[in-house]
Amino acid sequence: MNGVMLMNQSGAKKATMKDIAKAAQVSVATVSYVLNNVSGQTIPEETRQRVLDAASELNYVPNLAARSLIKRQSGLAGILVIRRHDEQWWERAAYSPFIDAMERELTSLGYHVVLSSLDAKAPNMAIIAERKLDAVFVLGAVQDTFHQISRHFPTGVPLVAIDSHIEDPLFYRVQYDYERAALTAIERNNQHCRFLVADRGSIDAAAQLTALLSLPTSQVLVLETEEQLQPFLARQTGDGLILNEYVGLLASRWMAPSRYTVICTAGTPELLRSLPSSSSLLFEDRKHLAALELMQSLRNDSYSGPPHKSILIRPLT
Amino acid sequence: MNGVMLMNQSGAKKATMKDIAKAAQVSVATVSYVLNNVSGQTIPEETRQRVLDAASELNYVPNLAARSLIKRQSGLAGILVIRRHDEQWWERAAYSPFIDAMERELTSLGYHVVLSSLDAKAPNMAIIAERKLDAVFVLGAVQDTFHQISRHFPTGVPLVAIDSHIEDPLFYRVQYDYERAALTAIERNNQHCRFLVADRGSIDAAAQLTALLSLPTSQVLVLETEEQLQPFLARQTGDGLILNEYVGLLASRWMAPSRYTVICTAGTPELLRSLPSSSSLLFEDRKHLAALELMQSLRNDSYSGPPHKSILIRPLT
DNA sequence: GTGAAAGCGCTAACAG
DNA sequence: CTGTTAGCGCTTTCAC
Repeated sequence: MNGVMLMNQSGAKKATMKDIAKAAQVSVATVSYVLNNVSGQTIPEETRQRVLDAASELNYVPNLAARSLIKRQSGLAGILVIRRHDEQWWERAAYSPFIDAMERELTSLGYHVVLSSLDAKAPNMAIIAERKLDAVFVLGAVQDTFHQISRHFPTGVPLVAIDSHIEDPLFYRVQYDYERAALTAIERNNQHCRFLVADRGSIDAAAQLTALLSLPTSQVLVLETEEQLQPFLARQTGDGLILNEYVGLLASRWMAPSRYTVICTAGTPELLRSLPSSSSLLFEDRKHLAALELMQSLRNDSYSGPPHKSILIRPLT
Repeated sequence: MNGVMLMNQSGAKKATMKDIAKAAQVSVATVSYVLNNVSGQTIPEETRQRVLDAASELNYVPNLAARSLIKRQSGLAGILVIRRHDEQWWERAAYSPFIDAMERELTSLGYHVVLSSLDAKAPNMAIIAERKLDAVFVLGAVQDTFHQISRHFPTGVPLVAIDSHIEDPLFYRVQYDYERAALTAIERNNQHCRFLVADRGSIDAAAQLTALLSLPTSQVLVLETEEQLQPFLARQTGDGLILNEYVGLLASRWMAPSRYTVICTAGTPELLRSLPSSSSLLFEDRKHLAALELMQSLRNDSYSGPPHKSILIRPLT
């Protein structure tokens, strides 16, 4: 009793189906049938119990790598975050709530979630193929990085791009409806919009809104560093719009919150409660759900494609 | 030419080593040798090139599931986040920067990262065994949830608990040094501490500091809902300490920021720049690095265990 | 130098 | 109803 293998506190080392089969006096096939509740196979309750008992006795846990080798599904969903070298804290913070929500949703759907940061300069999408991801969500991709994808990723993998700057109709996208948001904000407050601040994550929005509101480019700031904020705000005379609540918060240092409306793109609108006189505009909280929908219709109608290639999240009114 | 398999835009369907072997006129063994640069095997440059060419021609990507089946390593690291049903936004937000940093670190080390939210009520740690995780980082575990772990998780898996409320010396931990932080804050501002607000993620800290500062429990608030904040702060007369910068921000609505010091436990101290007169205390930004260190020494000295079971992150002075 | 062959742990026909 | 068998794609002895 000392030559035996060292056991851990849970008792056994690492049981496989073979071990269970042995213990329950059946074949591995039977074990598989029982453990997976295979329909079409009719197992007598007696045997079933024997197998089940053996399994829990041995503390059996299936090896998902082996499983996914044979089924052609890994059970893994990927969240790939494209990150630039000089990512700022408010940009990082803006992704987190979505990642969080997405992970939660996927986990509750039974997927295991792989999270991976990809260098915007050289996004290595190999993980999709290596891990045989069943579904992929890409955050913050830009046209450029997407060329890589379209060249290399295996087709048939449902891929949804979120908050991504791409035109390519090949990709399915989920994004905020910035135009509607801006119009809603302006109309609601009955004020003009004389300037616009956006983080780089919403650079497309900045372009759209600049056009929509016919703003001179000097009144538009795509924030790269925190220092740019004060001088820009200082020379504004009118009211304006700020995208990203973290940026909105920073701005409060240099300008009265009553002078701008924050369009909440960072998933943390609660933040603004600390600015009493501020006004903010929220979007429907369903970016993750929309992405999921898109993914699921992509799985089902992979031949025809889902009804619409792009989902716009609407602002709350 | 129409009976052939449908190909995707990248050319091929899904090449395996066998395909490469065929194309390069060698055996799969040779392919494996070449592709993995196996030392000890001497392959003539000519063959090597042939294999390499075939591989890139066929757009080969290894199947990591198959690989991990045979090697006993998955190449996966897990970040498991214990979440309570009534998690609040400031609690959620406090985890994100760490998850982010950890993921980045692990990714750059070559791991693929699995992120999983676990219900605090019934944390299902099966994923560790199912996916054969090479390393595991658990966030926000409580003693209770940890009993589950110690009973079921396979030994030999380096597991590090971060921001977790556990006594069990069995587990390796990384945490902030709250006592030192409080003392530093108080000494630095040369002020007394008459009250304390903490989020539930720092409930241990609250206990420690209550004792350390001999605060009456009526002067200590472990924040559960946002509404508790105003009444609590309203009845404070002295200065105090607030843990979690998001909470600190919320507090500014009800109390002058100059009256409290925020101990930044949420990884986003920049937030407080929007509160001009506030004072804050940061920790060394190495929680993730410490966790990594611990994990690595756990891998190496799995027999003896690492030098210390618990790492305390010190405040910056 | 290279390849045949034996699996890793699991599933899915197909026999019995 | 249950067991045998043939792999999934890859690594790795061990012969040739």
